[in-house]
Amino acid sequence: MSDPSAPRTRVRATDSKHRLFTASMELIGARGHHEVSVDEIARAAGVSKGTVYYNFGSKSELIGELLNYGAAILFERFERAAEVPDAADGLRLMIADALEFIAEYPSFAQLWISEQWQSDSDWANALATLRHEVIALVRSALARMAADGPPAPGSPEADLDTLATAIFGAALILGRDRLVFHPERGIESCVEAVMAFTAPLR
Amino acid sequence: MSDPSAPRTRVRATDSKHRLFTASMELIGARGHHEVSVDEIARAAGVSKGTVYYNFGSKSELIGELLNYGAAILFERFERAAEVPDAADGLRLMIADALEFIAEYPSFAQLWISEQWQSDSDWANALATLRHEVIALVRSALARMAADGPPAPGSPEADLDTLATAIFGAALILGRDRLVFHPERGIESCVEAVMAFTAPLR
DNA sequence: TAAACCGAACTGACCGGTCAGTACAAATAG
DNA sequence: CTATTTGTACTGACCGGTCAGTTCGGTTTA
Repeated sequence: MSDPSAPRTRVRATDSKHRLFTASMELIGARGHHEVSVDEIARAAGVSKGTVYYNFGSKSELIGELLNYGAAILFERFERAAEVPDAADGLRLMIADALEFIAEYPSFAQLWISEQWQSDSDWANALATLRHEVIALVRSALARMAADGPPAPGSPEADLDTLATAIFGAALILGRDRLVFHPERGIESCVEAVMAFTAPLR
Repeated sequence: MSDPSAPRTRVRATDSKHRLFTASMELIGARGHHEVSVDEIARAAGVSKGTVYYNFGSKSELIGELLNYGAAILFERFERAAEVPDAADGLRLMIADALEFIAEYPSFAQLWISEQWQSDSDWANALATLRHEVIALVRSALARMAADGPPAPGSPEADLDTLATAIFGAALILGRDRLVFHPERGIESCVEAVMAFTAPLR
């Protein structure tokens, strides 16, 4: 990390944190956090191990901040979708956003999938909140669609919460699955498949 | 599993293997395989550590066989569903079977979820096959439904493979999610929610 | 009798976390 | 203007613990 020809330009205050984020994303996304050591992350980030513990208190905290970082980005994107007047269009946009996000930050999705339902994960609380907020967003879109849609669906409709969870699960899995097993699959067809869930409401 | 060229010996001594399966299921389902040591599994099964290595070559192999064991049970149940004449009813039964199976073997589901999309997992091949077969089953049910259903769905229908994957993901996640976050949620309402995906085909 | 199992000690590698020390820029004092 | 101090970012050797897997003499069971 010593630059011999060091120009007088700013020594780049601290991008160590960002470099560590990027490196962690890459490694953890591909192999899972258990299979990646702190030494390895540090090496990949071009930083010493001590720097990891200087910037983050622990490996767990590093991953926790990675999670916050990703969640913030995701919700920022969802905000646009929430403003769309038509509920169905809004939901469609939200799903597309989610799929794009997953493609862009695969390790976030992987971490989410593997830790979300592990009851005593280090990040159980953070993930439970994340899950809750995403599902609430989907459910409110569904509620709006139901209000706009058929007057009273005679069929004993699955309750909206369950339906919202199903959509959440389908999008999450489909988003990750296409990256691993069907790279040729377009986001469009995935969005359509997930939207099929809303058919009873239209 | 057991050596085929050893028929003369009674295969069923004290079924340590079965006890180890059960114990592993329990522990790994709750905490993840990385967080559970072999010593712990042996202790929980009331068996010595040596027995683990006598019956299985390694921890990884133990889990691999656990996966086979679970997959065999799952497919055995699916077989009944495949015989139902009406495609929609068959699929509905299949989903219900899956949800029950997940409730009964939560660790199988957890392991599946966390390892399926981890590209270099020890069990990547086994899981990829499992995934493929389940999705193929769902797709064939969907194909039958599409054939029985509306003459020609004018809308640019999401292709059946993608739809089948969405259903697979929704059922897997919903099945696991209800155990962790909504124990009060009945299997029935989950089945209905997943079946909502098939609405465009009916 | 031979396969299955016990139990307990042991090995060796790996890994998270620590810590004394370095580098260096900005602030402060003389 | 020079000398000293302070604070921040970072280094990398090292430590303690954990855990998969091994070994082996003795014991049970079909």
